[in-house]
Amino acid sequence: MRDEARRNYCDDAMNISQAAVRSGLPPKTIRYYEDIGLVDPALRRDNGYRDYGSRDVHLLRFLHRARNLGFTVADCRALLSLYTDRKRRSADVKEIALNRIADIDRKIGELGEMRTVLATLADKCHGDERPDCPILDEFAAGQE
Amino acid sequence: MRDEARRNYCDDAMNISQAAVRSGLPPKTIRYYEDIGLVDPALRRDNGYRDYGSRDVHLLRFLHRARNLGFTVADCRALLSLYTDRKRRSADVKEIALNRIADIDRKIGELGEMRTVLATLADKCHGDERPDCPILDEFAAGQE
DNA sequence: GTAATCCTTCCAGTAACTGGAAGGTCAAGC
DNA sequence: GCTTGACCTTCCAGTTACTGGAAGGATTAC
Repeated sequence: MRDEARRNYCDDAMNISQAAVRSGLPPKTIRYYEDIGLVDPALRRDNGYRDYGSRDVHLLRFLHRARNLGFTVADCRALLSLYTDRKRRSADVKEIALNRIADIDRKIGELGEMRTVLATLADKCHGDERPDCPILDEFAAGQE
Repeated sequence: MRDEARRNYCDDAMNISQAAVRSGLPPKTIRYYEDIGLVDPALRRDNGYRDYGSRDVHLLRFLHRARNLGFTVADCRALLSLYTDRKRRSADVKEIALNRIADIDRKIGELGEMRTVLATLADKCHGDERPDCPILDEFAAGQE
């Protein structure tokens, strides 16, 4: 029985770059997550290489997607603990998601306001060689 | 003629905490912006305190608004340099504004996608005491 | 055998602040 | 006049979430 078979006996064992490809996270980031304790330290082979199984990749992919959805690492920590907690309340997870949605709505609202201002100004600006510019005039004026 | 009157003779002179209140930026951030050369070094009173006038507050307020709306410090630098350049072409300013509008549209699009995913998941989640949770199920599933 | 490509650790740097220590200044109250 | 507390200054360190690079060992391909 080979060494890696002993460690991750039910499935494909792989080293960090394979886990990176499968999870979508760069190797550096995987090590970083281990460093900060976001994931448990990986098993090691005799040569010191980290050894990942599909369950590890599972979690890493989970993290990759959550981060892509704008959850902070702290959010991910909370989500993971709920994820691995067999007694978790789905209400707790929902609350985290709803908070994120509220954040997103606020940001979208702010961006929409800025867009309106900029679009209005850009529309009024003749955009030629002359220095007169309603955009900058607006920045200078209307302040308090 | 008083000292601060000599420096900011047309209007109210103020120290950094007043400028902070009026611009919305914390004093630390104002000093930081001075440090990195985003704004010119503030005038100093005889006691070494920074001395701000309403024109400075104008600029700081502008920075506050722009940063809040997702413009990077580098963006702000470009906008400010056009703002203070008497020979600028209004076309240059307009181009920056149009680029920012495109950025904003992209960001709004991304946030909208995130929101859709999260809202769908949160909606499906019953959010009660039971551990079943479509949000976590979704994170866990669809792998590979 | 050796070159390329992994892997490891550690140290530094990024953006854009933010907090804290150490010390000088100022305005108010007694 | 003196103290107290709230300012102000500078500088150094820490934050978030990585990312890059150097130094050195292991594996693989030819």
